[in-house]
Amino acid sequence: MDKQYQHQEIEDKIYQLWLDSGQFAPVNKPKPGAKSFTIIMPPPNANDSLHVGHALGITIQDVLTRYHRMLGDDTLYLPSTDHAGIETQYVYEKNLAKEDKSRFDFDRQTLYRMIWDYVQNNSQVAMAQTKRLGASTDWSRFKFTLDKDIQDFVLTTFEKLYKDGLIYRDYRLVNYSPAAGTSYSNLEVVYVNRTSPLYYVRYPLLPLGDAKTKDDKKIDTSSKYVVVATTRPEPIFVDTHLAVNPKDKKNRHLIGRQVLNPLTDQHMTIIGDDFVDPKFGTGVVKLTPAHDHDDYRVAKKHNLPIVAGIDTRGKITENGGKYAGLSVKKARLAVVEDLQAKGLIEKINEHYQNRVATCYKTGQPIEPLPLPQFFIKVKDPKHNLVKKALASLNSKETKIHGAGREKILRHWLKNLEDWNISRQIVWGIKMPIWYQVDSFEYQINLSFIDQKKQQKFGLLQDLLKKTSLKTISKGLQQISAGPDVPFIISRNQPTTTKHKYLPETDTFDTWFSSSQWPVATLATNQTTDLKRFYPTQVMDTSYDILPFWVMRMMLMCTYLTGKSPFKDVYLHGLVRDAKGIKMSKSKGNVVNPIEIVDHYGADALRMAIVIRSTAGQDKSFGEADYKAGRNLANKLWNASRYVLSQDADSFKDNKSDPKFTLKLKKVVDQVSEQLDQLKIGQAADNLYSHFWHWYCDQVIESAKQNQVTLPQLQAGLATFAKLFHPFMPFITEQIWQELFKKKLVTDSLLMTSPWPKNSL
RNA sequence: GGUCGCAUAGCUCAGUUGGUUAGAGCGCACGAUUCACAUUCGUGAGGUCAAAGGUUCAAGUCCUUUUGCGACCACCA
Repeated sequence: MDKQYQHQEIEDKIYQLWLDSGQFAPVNKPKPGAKSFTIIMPPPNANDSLHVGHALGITIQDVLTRYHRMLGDDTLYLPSTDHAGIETQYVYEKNLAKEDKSRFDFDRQTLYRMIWDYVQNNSQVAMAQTKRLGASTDWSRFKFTLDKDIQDFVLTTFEKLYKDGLIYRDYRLVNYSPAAGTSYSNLEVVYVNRTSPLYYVRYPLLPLGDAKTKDDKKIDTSSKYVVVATTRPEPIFVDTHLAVNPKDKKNRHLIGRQVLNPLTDQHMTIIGDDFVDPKFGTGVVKLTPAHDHDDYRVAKKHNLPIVAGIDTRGKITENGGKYAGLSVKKARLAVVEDLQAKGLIEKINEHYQNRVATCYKTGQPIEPLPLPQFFIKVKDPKHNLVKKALASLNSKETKIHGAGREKILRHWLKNLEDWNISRQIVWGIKMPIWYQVDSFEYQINLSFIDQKKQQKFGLLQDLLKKTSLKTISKGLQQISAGPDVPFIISRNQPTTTKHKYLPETDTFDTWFSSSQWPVATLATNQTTDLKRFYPTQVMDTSYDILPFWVMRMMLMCTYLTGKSPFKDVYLHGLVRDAKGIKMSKSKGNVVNPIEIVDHYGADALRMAIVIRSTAGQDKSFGEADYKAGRNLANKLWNASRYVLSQDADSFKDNKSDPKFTLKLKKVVDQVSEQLDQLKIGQAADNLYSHFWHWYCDQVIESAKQNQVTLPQLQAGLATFAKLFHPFMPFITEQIWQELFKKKLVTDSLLMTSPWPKNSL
């Protein structure tokens, strides 16, 4: 054995030894009565290589997996990668932009194929990195979120939801870019500070009818106008209501009164809602439900009409009367001019600073538009998904570990709204929806790539005048069918000749497929896996995706199986650098875990990452911590080197230490208990101190003073090798192989040797 | 504005249902070492556990208030 531990020469060899043993996979015939222990790896995004955050998760998961494998549980650690819909497409489009191309240059199939190839490469990299970290994952059960069988599983779930009446189609305001001809997710919207004119518009106030309350009599009725400050006067013609805050002393008397629409002279009622900020502008707002997210919510709450004034091309709709067909920009000028002519503009603040939503790509304004989207009912009376998730928290069927996060989860669940699962991107699982085209050509907007590779878009009935449905279908990019267009659910093109169909181009929200992950990965593996490994034991993930992922897994998996998908949710913290600053590419403080592995060894990294870590709490570490990990590895190495070099002769005068066995057992009990309770950081810390400051500093030293026997020393080493193995698998396995060679232990592989709890 | 956290040694952080003298790593000071390991060993300095009040035989730990920091959600017409 070398004087210093050389991880470079050992890690790959040891990983291969484990792979060759085939023991990462759960044993074919588990012992009767063996409990199952399952961890499904949260799939890392397959659009980039792993960062230290992944290393933290993988270490925690692998520590628990290795511990339970040694306990003799029927253990499965299932690896995977995620297509990460919007994020991946975003990353990929950035790369396209470098070549002066965009997604609009390609039809769906071509674009999908290109992203697929890109992701496959990254997925391979992520898997190789996972191996370098020592993850004892069963590679034969690996799953990618866009594998054919996973896609089929997700579609089956959608069909089941539809049959159970939990799927519906409804309008939702989406971020639509008329310039690009598509809608965007919130991630793709860039808010830009701009100076735009703030118009103070006068709404003629109708005289009071008969005063009904005492208060009404006191009100000064001499004011002729209600003034509203707005940056967006152009859709005023579709406005039907104004709003004030009922707590606003200055304006609350206006609630229930009527004004004239300054453009159409229609009567508008003033309503009360506390979303209005009395201190802003005049304290009175106009409601444009079809084109503003707040107004939309308020309109829904008060059952107000939602009238579209702007269409997907960014033009004023027919509802706009004389303004119909004008672009938003031109309409604004025209509207302001008309209002000024009527004397209904009190003043204009030309220097108003506001935040404008723009398209990240074109820089053009985003228009919130109501478009039909698919939703999952989360509080259906018959299948109340939220209620079941809350029930499993109440009954402790699922426990949340991590600094008060259970309260946050409950808060999210209670306030959860129906889940919009439509995404207007290519990179994902395509929704199995087909729209009936015939008789509804006038309600279908779409864009496609024609035979000359040119992008065309517009209303289907217009497009059909020049292009065949077949050509449109072939080059289809994005479709938007009106709410009345009939649709059928089918995985393939409908074969019926009765109607003609075009497919929905939306894909499922990434989280819709990942919400089924624990069930989907097991159900699409070996036939008995779901029964054998579900519910899983531990779900480890970082706390920032608690609502997006963990909560939705609880909703969907419970819906699919009747059982909550995991017993314990371990929420690890975010990884920060040595100065406590959050890692990000822009700050340049991102650490590539593989560089640490190269330099200090995987064991050193794993130890540095988990020691003294706590669920739900962020952790920062740097060079000093890696060094400490490496030093520990070296300490283990040299203690082993010493013990292995001793022979019975030199120990023939040694007396047995009567307290040794008891103390060792105490360490085993403590570490076991801490691991059982998922106190991984404490277990590591505990192990570190006892090994270094008790076994090395005291036991080995007193052995030199003839106070400890050689068998005691050897038993201590073998036991610590076992205890350290979940944390530092490579070096401990290597030490074990030396012990095995000297016939000091009987198991040929430390990884599958029994945990010392029962063997002392 | 709403919700949830955090505050312990110079730095980064542990501290189990409240229970001896509050711990670790790094850093610091002094010393040692051909005998497993200088990626080592020994000795030591360093803490009114954010502040105030309360419960208790006993509080870093439980309760209340205050201060500072952070995260998430909502909002910016």
